[in-house]
Amino acid sequence: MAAAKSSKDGTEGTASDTTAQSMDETNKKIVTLLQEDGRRSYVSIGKQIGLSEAAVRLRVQKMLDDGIMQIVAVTNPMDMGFKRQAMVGITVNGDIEYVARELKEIHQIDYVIITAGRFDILAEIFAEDDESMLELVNRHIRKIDGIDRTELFTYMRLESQRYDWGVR
Amino acid sequence: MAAAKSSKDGTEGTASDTTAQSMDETNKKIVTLLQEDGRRSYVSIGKQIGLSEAAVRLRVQKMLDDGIMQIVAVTNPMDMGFKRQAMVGITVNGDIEYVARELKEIHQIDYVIITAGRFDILAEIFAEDDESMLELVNRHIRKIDGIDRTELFTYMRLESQRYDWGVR
DNA sequence: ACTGAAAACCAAGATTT
DNA sequence: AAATCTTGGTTTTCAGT
Repeated sequence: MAAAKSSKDGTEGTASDTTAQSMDETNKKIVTLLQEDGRRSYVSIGKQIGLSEAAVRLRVQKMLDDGIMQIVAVTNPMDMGFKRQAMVGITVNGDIEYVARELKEIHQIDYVIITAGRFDILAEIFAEDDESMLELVNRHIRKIDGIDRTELFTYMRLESQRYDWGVR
Repeated sequence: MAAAKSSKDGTEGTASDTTAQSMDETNKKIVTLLQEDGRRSYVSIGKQIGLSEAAVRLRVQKMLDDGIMQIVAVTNPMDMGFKRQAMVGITVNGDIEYVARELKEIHQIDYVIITAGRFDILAEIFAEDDESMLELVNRHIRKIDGIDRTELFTYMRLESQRYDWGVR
């Protein structure tokens, strides 16, 4: 999941945080265009939305600095040699935030969310093969203090992944 | 989830697909650098890995064309005005692939995976507010033919989202 | 808005496999 | 022979004033 996050390495505010003020209509348009092509030139963006190159550049720079937007390369983990992926549903009997922080430190976890519902936490994990996935779950994740139960949802097929929500 | 996918709009192969041949060590290095900064210049990448600017540019272009990599802007949905996000666990009594295809068409769903485990499908959804999320789940998702049950995991906090797996 | 500097682009030609 | 890389020259974009 997680097509969607901004801050480089975690610790997002709660759902009730104030939404970023700087997200006016112009910035949304810019983001939209960069969602299609992250390397699109400032000139061409400016032309499209009727703004000077410099104005676009400053806005983009500010959004990057503020951590509101990132421009990154994304690939299919499969293509990068990670043959297994899964979602782990976790129930906690101790401190949820502590567990979440610990999970965040594990390299093979790219996505951690605290949820309401049957699970306290959902985490997306990936591994080279079954063996390494088992080790990850059994030796690392389940060793974290305060974890009650884990439930694994192995990915069989990633059917769709979209970065352009709000666009289409 | 889903920090990770390549093809622009879905339909990925199964987990057993052959992994992309063109992903040699050089390309991996390039991807790694672009995962940190998607607008990094070809010159600087080339310098880093000992290749000419043109060579890097051609490789990047090829990876983009082949759909192995995308360079995109990513933002926190919260900043874009979507105050609610959730994972939906879905069990199907009919054709799983059909349901997955239908889900893929819904704009407010950015991520659909077919899984093994208690749920047949996991989908990440987002909405402006509670009302629109309720409508999405109740009027759209649950109306799809073949869906048995749905279970909602509302996001309380996105703890971490990483795009640089394989790096650190 | 202007300008020098940097980056991207393109077309051959060279090199590798 | 096909694919990949380099080089040199040109155009476009960038970044700072």
